Amino acid sequence: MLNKVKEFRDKANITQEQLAKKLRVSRQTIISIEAGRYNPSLILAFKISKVFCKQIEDIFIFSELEGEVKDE
Amino acid sequence: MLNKVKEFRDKANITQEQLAKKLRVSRQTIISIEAGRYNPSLILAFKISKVFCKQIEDIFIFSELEGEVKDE
DNA sequence: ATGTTATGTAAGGCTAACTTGACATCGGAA
DNA sequence: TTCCGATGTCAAGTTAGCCTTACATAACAT
Repeated sequence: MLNKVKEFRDKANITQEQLAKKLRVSRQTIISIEAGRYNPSLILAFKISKVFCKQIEDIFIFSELEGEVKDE
Repeated sequence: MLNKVKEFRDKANITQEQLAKKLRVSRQTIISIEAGRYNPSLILAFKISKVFCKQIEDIFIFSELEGEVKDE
């Protein structure tokens, strides 16, 4: 799952540490998410989208590759 | 985090097992999410929203209680 | 009465999503 | 040059989101 966290963080002109504080998570978590090492929990995704005043779908890009929905 | 999975599943008139199959998860996972025992991963939340043709925000209700964003 | 379908609970195991702490690098300011 | 702020890596630990298996119950049809 791709995400635009770093992009929006840069636009907001805040550091990883400042963002971590806002979200009440560790800086490591921000680094790992920005680097795409793992995906945030749904709750954290909500908080991130709130910080940047966006929809979750605007920040996190669900690729069709990572699990198609069975049509049946 | 509250969710409307059961509500939308009932509207779609499908069983837990059918939904599980579509999402490629176990029935237990559906039960636990509907019962609110835990939140889905972000990826699963995306898949669920896709099945019901909704936005994540339409199905999962982020309560202010579960972690406010620090304004500073 | 018996079987089937849908839902639910319980227990145990695995991995992903977090944490903390220690240390490395690189660019810009004093 | 030295220092400091911002970013990043590595390692080791905890917890939450999944899994499978097995069993319970209630509704409903045969």
